[in-house]
Amino acid sequence: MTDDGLQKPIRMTRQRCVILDQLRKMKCHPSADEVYQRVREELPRVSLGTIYRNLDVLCECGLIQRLETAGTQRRFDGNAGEHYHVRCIVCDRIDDIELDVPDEIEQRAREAGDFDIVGHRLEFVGICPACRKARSQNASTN
Amino acid sequence: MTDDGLQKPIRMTRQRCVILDQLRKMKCHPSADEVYQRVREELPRVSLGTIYRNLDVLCECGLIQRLETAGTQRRFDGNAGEHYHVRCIVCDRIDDIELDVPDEIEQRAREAGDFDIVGHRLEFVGICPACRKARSQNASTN
DNA sequence: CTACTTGCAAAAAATTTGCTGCTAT
DNA sequence: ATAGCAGCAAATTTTTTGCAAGTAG
Repeated sequence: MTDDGLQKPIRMTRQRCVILDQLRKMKCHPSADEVYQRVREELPRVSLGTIYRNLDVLCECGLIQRLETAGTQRRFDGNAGEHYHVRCIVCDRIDDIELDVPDEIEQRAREAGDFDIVGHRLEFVGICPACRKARSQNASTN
Repeated sequence: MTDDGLQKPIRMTRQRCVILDQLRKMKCHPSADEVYQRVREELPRVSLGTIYRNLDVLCECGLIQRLETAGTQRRFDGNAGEHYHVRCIVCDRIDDIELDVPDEIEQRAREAGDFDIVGHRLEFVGICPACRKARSQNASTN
């Protein structure tokens, strides 16, 4: 039998604590390397390998989330709760967004395909306030 | 002014044709390397660099799409039209799914945040028929 | 013609891994 | 005590790039 849902306890090492802490503190959605830079300030001797390994572990036990990103780098999210994201198409900044989507949508997906649907991921794309401003200034100078 | 929406014409080279063709033929959502393998059957001398460059070009002019994937590899979609995806959490296969989502959802995102929302991306996660079967066989032997 | 594209090979970027000594439980 | 973890460094994997020669329009 597979052990879906049962997460085996993980050892809370200093490194894991700091990684988790930093990730939760960062409101952005950092790459492994950005996490590394932060953690290094507290633990100068951590290795990038440790960061990667632990980000994986933390994802697996559900304490953090891996983001789906189009770029070549993975990004992580310290907020493990269910929520959605908005991505700025100009600067690639990603914000959280609070929104309720009826579960009915998964029901419809069930009917539309032949998968056993267990969840969904929704991301909005748009232009963030900063880029909007830059853009309108740009337009007026044209 | 930015030239959003205006796509400059691209040269239709043999390579681009074949890449586009193969991508459209493949119903799965292949990585650059998988595209490379396919294209190689027709054009044994193409280079992987060419594949990457052209997948980028084709994305930019809107003929194909880049998928958002959590893995370490990018994936591409020969279907440039608006549609959604279902991803199998077991084997990572990605299928298209036909589903209408009311535009109202973007309106709600507009209200919930401060971005200018221009679109959204919705992905379902679930278990594909093949993996479901494998899994139930597995369960019965336990 | 000539600006854009290709193949090739080398570089860069991102992630993973083997190993030996350390540490949380 | 000991299974699991860290640090380090080297290897892999994935993507990008410089350049000289080829080609579509």
